Amino acid sequence: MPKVETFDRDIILSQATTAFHDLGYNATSMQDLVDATGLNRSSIYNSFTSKKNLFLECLKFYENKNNREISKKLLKASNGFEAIQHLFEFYIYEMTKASDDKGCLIVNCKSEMANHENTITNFLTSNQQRMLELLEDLIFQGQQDHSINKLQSASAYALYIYSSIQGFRVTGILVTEPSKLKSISKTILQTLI
Amino acid sequence: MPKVETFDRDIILSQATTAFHDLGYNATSMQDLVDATGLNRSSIYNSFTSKKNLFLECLKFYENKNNREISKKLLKASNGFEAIQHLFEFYIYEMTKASDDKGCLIVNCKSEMANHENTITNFLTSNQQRMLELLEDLIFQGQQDHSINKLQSASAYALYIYSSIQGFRVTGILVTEPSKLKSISKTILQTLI
DNA sequence: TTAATTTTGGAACGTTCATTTCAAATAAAA
DNA sequence: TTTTATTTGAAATGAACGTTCCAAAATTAA
Repeated sequence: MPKVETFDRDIILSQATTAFHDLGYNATSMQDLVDATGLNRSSIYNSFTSKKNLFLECLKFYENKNNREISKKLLKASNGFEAIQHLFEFYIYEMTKASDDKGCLIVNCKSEMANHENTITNFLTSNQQRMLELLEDLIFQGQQDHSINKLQSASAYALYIYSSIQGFRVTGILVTEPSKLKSISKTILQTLI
Repeated sequence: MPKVETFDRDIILSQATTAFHDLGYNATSMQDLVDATGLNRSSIYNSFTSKKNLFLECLKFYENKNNREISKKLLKASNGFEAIQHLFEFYIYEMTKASDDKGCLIVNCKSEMANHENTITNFLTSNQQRMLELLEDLIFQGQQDHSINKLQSASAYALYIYSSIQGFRVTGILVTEPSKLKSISKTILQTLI
């Protein structure tokens, strides 16, 4: 019977994700990924088919990891507005924990290669869809519990928050002072109350 | 005496900028730039030193072109708030004039290569500085003429609008419906009145 | 222990990369 | 027309790219 895969797939994905996150897709070479994972070239190709496919799996890995952490944060919210607030606190935490922020892997990927590769564009589109649905749910909930105003529809606010988050993550690449990040977050959220 | 440069530098820069804008820095090859400009390889190196330096000149070219068009738009504003509003109208026009938006060259560049190359990071930092100063001026003016509220300082609002614009440009890569873009813009601006 | 199946290591694949080289063509001032 | 400086064309540079190949090592069920 077969020799079984010896490495921990999640650890490898985590290491590859770090490499892609540091340099972006195009600037990350296969040699960088070999170095980052400690795996042999052929093992990478055996297990992940190609650089492009490995990147796609890293995107999914990154999304899942973020989703899990966000879910934990959201449990602490006592109303819709607080949920959105916790979301921004999560991003601020992510952005300030390293001295030089690399931005969001998914936002960076959209900037670098949306509409170039179909598989990547498909991922980005469905990621956007999932994000918008989550936000709309939270905002709708907030409008029900009166923590968020009803000046605009939940879907309109969801799109606004989604766009704001992307800008927030890009801004954080060169603006690192926590006070400034908190100020931006506060202003974004002001609209909802 | 010397043979003089025969090509129009601005046309060449415009063509190279389009190439870089379409594919991003790393995915654009020197061959792509030769094809886009119609110039010979050695002429490009003679006149622009290196791919990196050509890209830097393209960034400046792109910034200047945008600044000129924005200035024209701003002249039509009768108060501070309208100026910011015209700014967003300019971006919506930019985003919807092509069927598939490539985003903002400068925002994309920040995502792809901030904190990788010093010369690029320096450009991005001073571009951010210039943008923030412009926005702060417009908002301060709006607060003087009572078209913008004083709930927060002009510099805090400038940072918020700056971050919002970046998000707006990233969002426009996959969200193309003008109605949605107008809705986002409207919500962003709502904060100021 | 043997047989079956997979992962490994490391070299090699052909391509493409940014950049350089240099002789030939060019054009304006002398 | 000659001189001088520059651009141009086309080929060549060596390094790096993503990917493939295959024999050797590894592992587990039989």
